[in-house]
Amino acid sequence: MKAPDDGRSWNEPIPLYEKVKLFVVDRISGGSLEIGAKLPSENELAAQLSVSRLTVHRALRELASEGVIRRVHGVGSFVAQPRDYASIVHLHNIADVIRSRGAKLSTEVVELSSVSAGVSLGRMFHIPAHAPLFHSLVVYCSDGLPMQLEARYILPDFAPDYLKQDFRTMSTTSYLYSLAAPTRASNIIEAVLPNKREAKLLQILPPEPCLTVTRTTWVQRMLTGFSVFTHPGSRHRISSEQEGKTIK
Amino acid sequence: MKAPDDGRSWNEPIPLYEKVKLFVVDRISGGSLEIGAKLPSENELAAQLSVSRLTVHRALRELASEGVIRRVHGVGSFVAQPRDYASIVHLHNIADVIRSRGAKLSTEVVELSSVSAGVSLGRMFHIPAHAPLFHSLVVYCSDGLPMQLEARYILPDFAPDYLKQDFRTMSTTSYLYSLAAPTRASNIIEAVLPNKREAKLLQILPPEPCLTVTRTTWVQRMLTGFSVFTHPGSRHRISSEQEGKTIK
DNA sequence: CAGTGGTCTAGACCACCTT
DNA sequence: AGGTGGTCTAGACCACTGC
Repeated sequence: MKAPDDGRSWNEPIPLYEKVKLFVVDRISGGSLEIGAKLPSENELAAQLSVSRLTVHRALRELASEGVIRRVHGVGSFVAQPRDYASIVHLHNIADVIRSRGAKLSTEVVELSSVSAGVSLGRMFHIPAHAPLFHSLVVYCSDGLPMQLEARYILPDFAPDYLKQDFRTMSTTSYLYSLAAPTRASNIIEAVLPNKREAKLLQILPPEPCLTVTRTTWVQRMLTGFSVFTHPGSRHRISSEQEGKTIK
Repeated sequence: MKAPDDGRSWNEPIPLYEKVKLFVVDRISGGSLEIGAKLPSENELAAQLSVSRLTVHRALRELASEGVIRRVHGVGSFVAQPRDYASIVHLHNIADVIRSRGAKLSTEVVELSSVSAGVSLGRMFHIPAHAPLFHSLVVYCSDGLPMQLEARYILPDFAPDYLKQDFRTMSTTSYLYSLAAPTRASNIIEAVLPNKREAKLLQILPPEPCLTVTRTTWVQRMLTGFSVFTHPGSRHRISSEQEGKTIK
């Protein structure tokens, strides 16, 4: 099959079912498949892309579990309504979320520097406490309103040129993904009260709670990044969808 | 293959890959597979259960994405460390989470009654505003400390005997699942400040933020339940794990 | 009924280790 | 080298829908 180029910069082969997913997602974001439109059947897609039906099935099953499409047994697959809220699987890529809603994205890089790891981060990254870590602090605004305060700690070995980037033009997320997509990620979601500095950067009044996502990412066995995303509770929610017989 | 009985009370056939998952999960929770222990290989499991390798593969792939096991290419599959926090896929079943940590579960049924749907809930459930809905308000405590305030609105047609149950002995979740497992669920996670009543029921001081999960469940096309789970921010977190090449 | 998605098999090739 | 998981195919049967 002819696969759309997904822009990934490394050289790993992309599995066929991933290409099928990209094929469908491209047609949705490209507009040739409207919201609610019926997708070609599994058999049609398989024939069209010269791929086995099981491969198409896996691709569509995963898209359904991600909430991109909706499948009805005996009927067909349909393009789902886009999410009102950040999906759990995209919760770290706020820039895309803001843009996809048609809002104006603005970015303020508050800090971008090298810091000492310290004891706890050092232990986490398996480096000495005095070893350097790259640190960034960025605020993302939607139509001028702060939506996310993003604090990142990045392993210098993984992104040696991190401090030289201009994160106003390319988000930290996009840059890090252009180096290598994580192979594992862990997220912890909490409700917290912001401290004064956070409240100021997010332009909220102190009694307002915040939703934080603490995200740790690995590439293979290497812990590459540790990030904390802080969102104003009044402006940001996280959604997750489950479908299928497997719901627990 | 011989499948463990999963206690479901309805008559739907359980897919083979689900039985394989149950087979593995049973052996983990039963103790015959310790944390970190190596699972039989896909081929061994397939032979042992008289099932094709692909079926085993799908079962193990889903268990890995749920964080139950950890797979290493070229090496094998291993029982994962249990979660410190409620997993996103289990976030509505707090009773199981509390018990699985070895804490003492206590339950207080604050309300259990029939109420008028009202305009917004009526529209959501596709019933008239004056039609009845069953409502419950339950507090779940871990070692005496409130961990979740659970407000539920249930479609009477789906659970006609809901008001007759004793939810101190069987959790609302378990009871509803015994009627039918949902085929679709939607969750929205937010950080909010509790009102006075919520703060009192959860035994927290008002400036403490709460994590709420608003969950809507469907069985086939029928919206069967709308629930709001409120957790003290200081006592409860939600985690999610992602693994594989698909991480976005 | 025809078409759809849901599941399952047997067999195959490959890339990746040494929890 | 051998075993592991990751992927893919061709073909099959089934249950569900009439969007």
